[in-house]
Amino acid sequence: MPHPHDSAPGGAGRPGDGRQEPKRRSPGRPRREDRMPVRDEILKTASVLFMEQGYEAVSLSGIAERCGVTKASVYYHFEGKPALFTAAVIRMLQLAFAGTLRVLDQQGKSLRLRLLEVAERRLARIQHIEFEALMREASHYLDEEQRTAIRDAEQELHDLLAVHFGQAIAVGEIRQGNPMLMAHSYTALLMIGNRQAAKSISASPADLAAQIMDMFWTGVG
Amino acid sequence: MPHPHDSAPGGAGRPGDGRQEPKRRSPGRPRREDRMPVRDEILKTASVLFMEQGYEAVSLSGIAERCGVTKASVYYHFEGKPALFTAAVIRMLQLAFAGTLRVLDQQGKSLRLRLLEVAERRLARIQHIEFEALMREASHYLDEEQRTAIRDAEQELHDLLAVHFGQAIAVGEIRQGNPMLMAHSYTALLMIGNRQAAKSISASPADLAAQIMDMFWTGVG
Amino acid sequence: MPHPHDSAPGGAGRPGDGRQEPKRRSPGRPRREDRMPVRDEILKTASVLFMEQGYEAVSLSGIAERCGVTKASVYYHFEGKPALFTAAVIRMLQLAFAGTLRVLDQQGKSLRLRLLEVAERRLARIQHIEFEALMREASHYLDEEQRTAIRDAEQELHDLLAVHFGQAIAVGEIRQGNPMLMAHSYTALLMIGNRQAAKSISASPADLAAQIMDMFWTGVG
Amino acid sequence: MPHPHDSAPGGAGRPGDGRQEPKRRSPGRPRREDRMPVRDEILKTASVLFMEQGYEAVSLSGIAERCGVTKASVYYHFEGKPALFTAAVIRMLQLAFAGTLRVLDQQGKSLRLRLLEVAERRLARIQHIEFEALMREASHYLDEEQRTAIRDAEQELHDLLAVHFGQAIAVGEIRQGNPMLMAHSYTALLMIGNRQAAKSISASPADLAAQIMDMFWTGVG
DNA sequence: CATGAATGAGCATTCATTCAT
DNA sequence: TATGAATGAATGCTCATTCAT
Repeated sequence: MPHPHDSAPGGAGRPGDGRQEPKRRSPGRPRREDRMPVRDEILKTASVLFMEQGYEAVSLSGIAERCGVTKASVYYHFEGKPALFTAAVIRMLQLAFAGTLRVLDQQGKSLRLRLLEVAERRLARIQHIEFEALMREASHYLDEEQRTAIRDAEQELHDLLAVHFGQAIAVGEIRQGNPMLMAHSYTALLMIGNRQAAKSISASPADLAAQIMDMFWTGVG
Repeated sequence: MPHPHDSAPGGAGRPGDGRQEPKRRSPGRPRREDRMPVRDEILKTASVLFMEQGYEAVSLSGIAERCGVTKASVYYHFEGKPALFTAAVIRMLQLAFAGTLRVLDQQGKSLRLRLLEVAERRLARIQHIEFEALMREASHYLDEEQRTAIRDAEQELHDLLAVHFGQAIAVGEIRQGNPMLMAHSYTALLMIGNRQAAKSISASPADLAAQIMDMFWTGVG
Repeated sequence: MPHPHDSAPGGAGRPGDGRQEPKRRSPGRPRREDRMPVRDEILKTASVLFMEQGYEAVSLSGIAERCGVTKASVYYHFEGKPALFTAAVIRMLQLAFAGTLRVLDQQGKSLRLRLLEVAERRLARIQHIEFEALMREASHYLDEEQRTAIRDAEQELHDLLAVHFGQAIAVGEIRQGNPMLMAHSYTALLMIGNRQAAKSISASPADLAAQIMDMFWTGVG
Repeated sequence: MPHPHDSAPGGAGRPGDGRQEPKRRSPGRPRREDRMPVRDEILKTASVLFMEQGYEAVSLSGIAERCGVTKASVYYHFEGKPALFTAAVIRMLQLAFAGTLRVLDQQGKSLRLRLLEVAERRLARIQHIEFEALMREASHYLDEEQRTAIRDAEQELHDLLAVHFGQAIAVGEIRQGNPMLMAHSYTALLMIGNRQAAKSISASPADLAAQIMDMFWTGVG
């Protein structure tokens, strides 16, 4: 039985590979409708649900139903719930990585402006569950390999930010300090956008992004 | 109705406990060993577990087992899982409120020093799951009353912080700005302490607290 | 411990003992409120609930709550659910017996008129669950003694009817036939009053009683 | 939704069955022994149990056990207890309808003889619980759709009888009267067969049927 | 590739019952 | 008398997982 389980996402953090909602249709015959390869649809649906509701609250039948396939199909494509979760979260992180990279790599823009743009994009889509909370809940069910695969993918995101903070320090654009702490401070502050109270603080996500960036840049002192 | 279901954790903060080794009991009321009020022990255990693992991942049998009682006993004291969750989370928030209040109300200390002390205390005990994530997961199961009860308890904590930020602004101790945003920024930054990566940033929680306060006070600019 | 459990209602069918909603208050001091002796209140409440909902569907806590006492109190007065059920059903049957007796014993009225009056009274109060269905559900939980106690009490009701049918046959008021079958036919026809469809057959209970008596008296032929 | 939940018992009346001795199975689809469609077996078993014991007294594990499957299998085939109950009762009513129809539609036989045959058939198999009692108990758990589905199926049975009574009135075979009341009177009288006391009234079911038909036809007057 | 049918383990909840006070 | 606090057993239901087809 040729089971295509990528039982562990192997070289996880290969970033910058382009998003996947292609709807690319073969010129010849679109027979199989245009449904994007089932595996990808499952992955995408799973990403959304896991981010929205956490690990336990999402059932495989729920995912299957939303994709119009059966639970057994999900099992054909993924080894089990932990494996699917792992793949889904990593997919999400890679997408976020790619998006962040694109913005941060823009030339001729100050770091502050670029960070503001990243903030605006993230706050625009409700990002739901805090990553650390998600991992704490799920980690019971994941094996070591899966845990590190996810951790690595997430680390890369913070590494990316840290690199840019490091460069900004080098050219004197920001003050001296630990670039990794800056990266975590930045993403921690963005979490405010998930809070219900955020709505009472500022009207639009864009406005909130501006205020948060202000806090991040100048502090309270 | 002579049932003690009341989801208000009454006089919380009972210190000096010591876990009991589980020992099967026969039905009927046991001969009142040393064991302190069971209800409180359940509440305390539930608080810890819910904070560590989220809503769904915690089972009532798990809680009961840890307390050395049966599931049915838990149901005697609490109306159900949602009610227990509500009581447990509120207990936690009230404890946090009381502790924070005690520190912030100290006279003759600068706001910055007092905030640092709060930060040190919070980072000392792993505080586990981010509040917003917890609520998002649980809110499906809670009724409106329960949701608002929790939200209110949490709001009080931020209100407390905001009041002190407001006062500090009034006396020129910190810059102008939205006190509530400051409060949320402060607690958001403290969440870094929950992250695994925090360990690679700084050796001790106290050190981390200092670094975070630095970020909070002066920003990166 | 002087436990007053009449674990089996002994001489069950002692009929004609007068109903019990006395509200009799001692002239001296009404201290204990006027609540009729708790045991009786439990019994009365249980009767109603068992008749309305059957055996399993009624919980002892439900009964206790309605009486404003605790479950444990119910256990003080009755040995357990089966015993309470037995007592409650027998009480009901005795009441029905007494009422039926009073009507049937009227002098100078034709049997038909007296039966009509019985029918009207029974159809007036929704009589709820069919007796045989109730017994079938409950009999799993009752011991032999309880079962026969109930059966006997019910038998007495049919005996009473049969006696009157026998007398009517003797004096030529009705045709020859098996009086006991007549009794069962009569009560079986009254069951139509419990059916939802009864409402579409006739407007008032009194009208239905008349139509049923007509069927009973003349048949369809 | 590829799940076969549909609470309509499709082509009922599958004859020739033979109970299977329970034998634990390993997960996955078993190798299609002789065993006839499981869904039907569940339905049949459920019908019997519900009729015998009522709604609450029957547990899904009980049903599963008798069918040699697990509770989870029952849930695969039926949405839940209410749905299974609905399907089972409707199945029963449809069977009864078909049987009754077959007898009543015979040509060249007097109504009385045909009704007698129906009575004999029904009294032959213990029919257990009175329908109205069953519904009263269960209706708490059923939704509106389920309730009306059952009510409709039952109504059809009485409609069938009423039609024949109507025709008999038209040709002067029986006296004038409300055909629907006649139908209900007829089925109410048949309920005597369920009573324990029935045994003391007549030796055989056939004899009882005859006596009841006599009552129904000529009344007591 | 895909699925229909099944399982076993676990969970929230309810209930009758018990007993020290 | 009455009750507060506890238990054990059962129930309805869900879910991840398996496997023959």
